[in-house]
Amino acid sequence: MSIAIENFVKAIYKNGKRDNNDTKPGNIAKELGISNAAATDMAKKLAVKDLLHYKKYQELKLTDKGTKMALNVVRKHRLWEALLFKLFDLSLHDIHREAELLEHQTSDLLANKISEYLGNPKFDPHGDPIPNAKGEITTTDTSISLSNAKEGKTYVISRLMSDDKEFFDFCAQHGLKYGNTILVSKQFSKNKMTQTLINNNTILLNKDFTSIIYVNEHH
Amino acid sequence: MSIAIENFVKAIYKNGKRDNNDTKPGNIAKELGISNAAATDMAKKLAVKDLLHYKKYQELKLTDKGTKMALNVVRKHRLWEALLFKLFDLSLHDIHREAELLEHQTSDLLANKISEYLGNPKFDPHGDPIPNAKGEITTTDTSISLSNAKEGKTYVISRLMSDDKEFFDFCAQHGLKYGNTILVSKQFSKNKMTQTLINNNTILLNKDFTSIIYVNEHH
DNA sequence: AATTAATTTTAAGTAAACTTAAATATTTTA
DNA sequence: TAAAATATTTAAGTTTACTTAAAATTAATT
Repeated sequence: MSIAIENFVKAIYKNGKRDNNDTKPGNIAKELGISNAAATDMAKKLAVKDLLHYKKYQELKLTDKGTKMALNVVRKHRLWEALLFKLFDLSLHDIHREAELLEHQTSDLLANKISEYLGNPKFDPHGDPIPNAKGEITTTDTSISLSNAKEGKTYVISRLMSDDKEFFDFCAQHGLKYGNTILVSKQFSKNKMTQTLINNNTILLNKDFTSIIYVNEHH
Repeated sequence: MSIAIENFVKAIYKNGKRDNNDTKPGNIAKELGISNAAATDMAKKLAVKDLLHYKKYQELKLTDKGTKMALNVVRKHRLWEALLFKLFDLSLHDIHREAELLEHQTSDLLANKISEYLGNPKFDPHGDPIPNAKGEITTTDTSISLSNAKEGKTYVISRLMSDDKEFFDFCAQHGLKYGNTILVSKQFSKNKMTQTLINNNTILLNKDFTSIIYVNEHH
């Protein structure tokens, strides 16, 4: 299967996992940087290949086969991130960018070798779970999105769920790093803004960011 | 530049380095598993991009720009081979196959990180030189092709210059491994057959094989 | 609920990287 | 060196993964 197909299936999988859960062609198109028309075209094509269910104007839903493919790509992506993170001094953003390419050129054999070398890790440096060779995911992730965090509570950042350079630059700048502790000082439920305290600095995060930053309660 | 272009330029580079030195479209096409027509097409296209010189019915000659690109791809290929060889328990053939894909999805930054991690090696597990970031190659390779070896002399295998699975399987089976010692017991100059002694086993190699097995004199 | 706005789909078209078949040129060899 | 064999080129066509523009449908808003 082609890189375009792998990326398409992966985008649906990831979008389906998010808050909004919008897997209509337009959303996938935006994610992949292609036109809506191209996304519709591809959706029809993949329906024929039994990778997804397609009904006009409806959400795209992966079949079992499509989900399996998405999980396989995600597995390779996260294994590469874990390996590159371990071996080289590169930023999480750089590592993500490399993994984004390598994931499509990696045999199952090599993926297994990488996993074995790393001691079969269950989470990548972003805190995201790494599916195993069968596509199974460890779901003991108790984290919640920062947009659902409670005022006055302290949390530990467990995932920075994004591929966007700007986002990672922003994170690096403000101490929003995997494992760091933050205090949610104020939560504006209406427009989903969140005011947090990190290293004694108060920062305001809008919904775009709070919905992709995941945290665990700090005990 | 696309994968197809990178592979095309690499094939010319490699063919130009070999005995025959035949870089006409047909030969490149054979190497890449595409039709002659496709190779001619591509050659014309790359001439426009100033990657090679094209004249009808003549050999294809890389420009400086083309050579640079080829060396960059070769560098990435060999760095991947060296890294995978070091980290994982995989056959040279498997490693070659993975590197063949990864080489096109590797940023210069990552290539440099791999090189640094490995201690900036000058040769890969095949014994082939690894160009540095500037495209310079260490040419202190004193090895000769087995077809030019002398009767009665002992040699150390320094390169197995191939991408072919069958060849590597044959090598593995007969102890033709990087670093192993062999005795050339008889050399048939006419048809270029070579009779060698490896681990007390006599084997006969034809020209196809002796021209791609490189050796250094054993002292 | 009706109109406007936004999205999705259809239709038509493009570029890259191929293919096969036929025409043309070059090599080989008898 | 002329004929036969081989290789290269041209021409026409295919597939994949897009594009833009217009038509159809759904969603939002007042």
